[in-house]
Amino acid sequence: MHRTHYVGDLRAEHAGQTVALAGWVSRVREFPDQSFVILRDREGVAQVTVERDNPAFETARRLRAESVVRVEGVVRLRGEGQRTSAYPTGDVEVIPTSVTVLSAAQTPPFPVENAEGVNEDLRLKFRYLDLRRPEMLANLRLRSRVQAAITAFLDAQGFVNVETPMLTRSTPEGARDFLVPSRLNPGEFYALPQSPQLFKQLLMIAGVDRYYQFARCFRDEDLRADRQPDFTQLDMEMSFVTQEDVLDLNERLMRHVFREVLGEDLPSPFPRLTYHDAMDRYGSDKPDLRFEHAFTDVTDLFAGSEFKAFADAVDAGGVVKVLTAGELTRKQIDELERVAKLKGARGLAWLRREGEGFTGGISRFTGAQARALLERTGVQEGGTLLFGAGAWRGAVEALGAVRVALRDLLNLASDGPRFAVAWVTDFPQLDLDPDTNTWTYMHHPFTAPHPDDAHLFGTPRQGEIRALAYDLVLNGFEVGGGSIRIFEPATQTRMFEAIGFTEQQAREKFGFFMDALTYGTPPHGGIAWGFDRLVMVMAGAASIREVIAFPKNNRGADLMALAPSEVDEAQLREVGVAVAAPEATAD
RNA sequence: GGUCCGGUAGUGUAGCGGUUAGCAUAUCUGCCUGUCACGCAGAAGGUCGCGGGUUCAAAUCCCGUCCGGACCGCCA
Repeated sequence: MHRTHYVGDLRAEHAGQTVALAGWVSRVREFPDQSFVILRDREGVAQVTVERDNPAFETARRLRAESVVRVEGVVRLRGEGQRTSAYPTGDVEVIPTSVTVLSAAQTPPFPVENAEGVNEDLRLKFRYLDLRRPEMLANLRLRSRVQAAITAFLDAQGFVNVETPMLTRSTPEGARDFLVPSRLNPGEFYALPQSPQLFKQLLMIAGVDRYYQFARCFRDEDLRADRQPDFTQLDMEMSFVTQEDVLDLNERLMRHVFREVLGEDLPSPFPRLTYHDAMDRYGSDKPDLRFEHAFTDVTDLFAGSEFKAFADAVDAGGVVKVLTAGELTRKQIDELERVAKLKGARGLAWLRREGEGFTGGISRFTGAQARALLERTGVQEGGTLLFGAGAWRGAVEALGAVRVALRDLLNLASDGPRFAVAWVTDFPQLDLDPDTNTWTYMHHPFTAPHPDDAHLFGTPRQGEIRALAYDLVLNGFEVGGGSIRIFEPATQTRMFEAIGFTEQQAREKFGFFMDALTYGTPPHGGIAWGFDRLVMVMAGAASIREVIAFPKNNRGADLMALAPSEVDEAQLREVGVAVAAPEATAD
């Protein structure tokens, strides 16, 4: 046996015991009459003390950081004044009878235990060293515990874990597919699943009743701090349920997970917002509710007002919204304006409260509204009003981006609760693409419309149809999204028609699924959690990469394994693929 | 596809037109009676991402390019 104890588990109670330890050398402190070797494993660190007369003395003093060693010896209580509370094993030390180097390490490319501030590409290239850091290991273990808590809860609730294929036909979540050529069927391709959407619905048709899976999903889109090309969803689906049933079960699951893993109590029930209210008040369908800063509507104040830009916006049926902030520097306002413009706003109008009036920004034009603005916003002396004006969606989205930027600028979230969870409900069924002026689905094409609104399909008012769709929002991240599904073939057909799919196109893409609906389909619905994102928020990490063992960078490259890579010509021939544009050769 | 920020010893950083390219840490050597991020002394370590341009002179200014990060578009 290599070892009897984890290094980090040694305590005063082990004093006098003979132990065998194995781990990595953290550091060696060398003195004329003894050397202190700090040994590390996944549970922590402990000190091995080697006196000059110890046969292992010479071996110990030659140890290098990150080498793997095995130590046999006796645990000894440290003398008075030699104990430390700097680490949990600080009351004891191990006096070795033997020290064996199992694997010598080169000098690591970055300081393994203090990689704070090391370039992330270097950490990713040597990910196995990066993962030796206690913080990274803690993230992996957190993730594992979240997964275990979910599994235990869903298993107890009668959910059946079913795996679905990785090589499949693409199911439309609207993203680009990763394609896999088929050697046995030249010229044909599998797609990696963007989600197991159709499969889980088919499992309901099959009578599984309650399904879940930690599903690997693949989407070939540009990446962000909270997006990877391959990622993990907690995917689940339930039969004979209403939206309330799904929300209730997921609330209980989420509360269970936070209680079990973090000891945090989430509210019961979760706050709820409709899509419209979330957008109207916070300018986002995934508002960060750790802080308030909701918008104030001042549309009525600016109808026919002196300030032309706002008056015109109101005339055109738009809105004027105000975000009330504290005192801001000109530089901060400029930064916020940059954010607003990024989201398509023409600018960011602002006012600073001074006494019973306003200065700066657009104050020359707002004399008539000053009193009402003061009353409605309650802005403090020196505080700032930030305006969003124009067509509703564009105006609130721009101001919503400003709200988030303000959070980051002033650290607004740090005063609030550690976790703010909420449901966003009543999403629109359909969304008008302004570029092509065509309708598309907001969630996905299998989402059931609200029964009260379904009659609007095919009418000019079909944009008003509410979907039985819901998102789970945590600290401004969408950590889950789902819906009650269409289970009637006729409704499915109307939905396809509404988004411009002909019968033929629908059959071609989803024929097997539309057939399945005709063989006895239970009403059903479900949800998928963005599992990596959830763990990221729980870990307090700034990037999803911090909670994924071997992540890709924001170009989709694995810097350690060097994927993606070119492949042999022979491999391409075998799968019947020719590369159209071999790399642009240097001139 | 676009915008912004960054790239200087192994690592982290300073320098922003003339420096022997500085500092910290890691590495190596020596010293040090119990340290705990030990300390002290010394040594070695740099194609200043790459290419081009401006200039008497470029790490520094300009252009291009590569790489990394954040964001917009895109993506639930």
